[in-house]
Amino acid sequence: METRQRQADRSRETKRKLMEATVECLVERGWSGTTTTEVAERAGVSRGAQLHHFRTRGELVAAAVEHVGAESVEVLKRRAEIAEKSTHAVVELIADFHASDLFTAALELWVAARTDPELREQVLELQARLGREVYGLALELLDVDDTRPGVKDAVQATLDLVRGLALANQLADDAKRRAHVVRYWARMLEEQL
Amino acid sequence: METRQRQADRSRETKRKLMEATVECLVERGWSGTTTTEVAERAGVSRGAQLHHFRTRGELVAAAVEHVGAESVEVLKRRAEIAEKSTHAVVELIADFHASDLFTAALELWVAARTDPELREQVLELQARLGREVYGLALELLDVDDTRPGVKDAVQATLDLVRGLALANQLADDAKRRAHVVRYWARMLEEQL
DNA sequence: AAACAAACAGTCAAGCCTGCTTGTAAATGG
DNA sequence: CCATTTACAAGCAGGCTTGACTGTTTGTTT
Repeated sequence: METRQRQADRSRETKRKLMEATVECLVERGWSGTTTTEVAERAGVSRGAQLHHFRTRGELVAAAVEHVGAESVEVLKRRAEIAEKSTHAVVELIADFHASDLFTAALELWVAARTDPELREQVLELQARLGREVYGLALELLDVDDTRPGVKDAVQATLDLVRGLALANQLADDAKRRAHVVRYWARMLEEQL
Repeated sequence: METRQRQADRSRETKRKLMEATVECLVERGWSGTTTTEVAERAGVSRGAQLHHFRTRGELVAAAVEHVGAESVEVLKRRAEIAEKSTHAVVELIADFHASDLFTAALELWVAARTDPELREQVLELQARLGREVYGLALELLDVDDTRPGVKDAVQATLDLVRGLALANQLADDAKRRAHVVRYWARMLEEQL
């Protein structure tokens, strides 16, 4: 019984290492720098082992996409639990989340998916799922009801805004300006809700 | 005199074709799909001619970056001239501009530049220049003065928002939702300014 | 313990991308 | 009118990436 588990665990662990290496690679080297060889090396796994678990590059990336999604939601929820519940704190939380490495990896996938049919399907699905989840979480954190007129627009605009801020933060460190805009937006939002 | 011009013209035309093919390729195939071979073929130019004008891939892309920048500003200004001057119309104009192919090409460069040191320098410079230009144009179009408190934040937030909207529009057609958010924000902005 | 399956290591061939080199025609300048 | 320069064509070499293939170890089942 135990031995049976041991192999399954080892297998899962290798897969996890490969997926995390993929994400790490996406962040550090970008989409085109994320080669199977590079990922295998980073994961400390042989090409053979990699190919055993993920037959093609596409499969590996698909798994990594899922991994990013699952991790994203989990991280955000965890942070939300310990966060202050003021409008400003919540907007800041969501904005900071979008400035993390996880968003960077997601952005790489997002952009790559635009011109990669196979990836596109997966990322579209992930986007929809993740989008809903984040939207719901935002509603919950802001403690508002989106059946009230205007609330839906306000929350959606907020999410679009933080995505735009995150984009501007990719090339240069934009934390200061971001904090400023977030403060402005939070005041704005508070009046609305 | 005429003959002297002929060669220079031909040269410039070939360069232009190569740069436009690069942008077109960025939009259709993305950064990693934008290979020198592909660009040369699209431009209807031999590899030799391409290499004659742009010794390296980096040089070609650098030129394309400039091309994107110049074209972006020009296009936006041209559209602005014939546009209505209401807050909603202006926000819509800027949002639509960010949903164009030009933005898609810029986004490809932007994301690629994050992990490409050489490209990074160029795109950072372009970003700063283009950012200022668009900001100035937004001020002008909205007919506001950014020395007045709050105006700067409002305009910056607007630009961040449209960038976020543009991002969401990359994978799936988001025009309907975008229009909705734009309308919402335009109302909001009008009160602010 | 023996047969079978899964995990893993290492190497190989095919394909693609980039930049270089050789070759040709046209244009410019003296 | 000729020498030189410029614009362009075409093919080639080296390097990298991907997926496949072969062999070995570890685990599972009976």
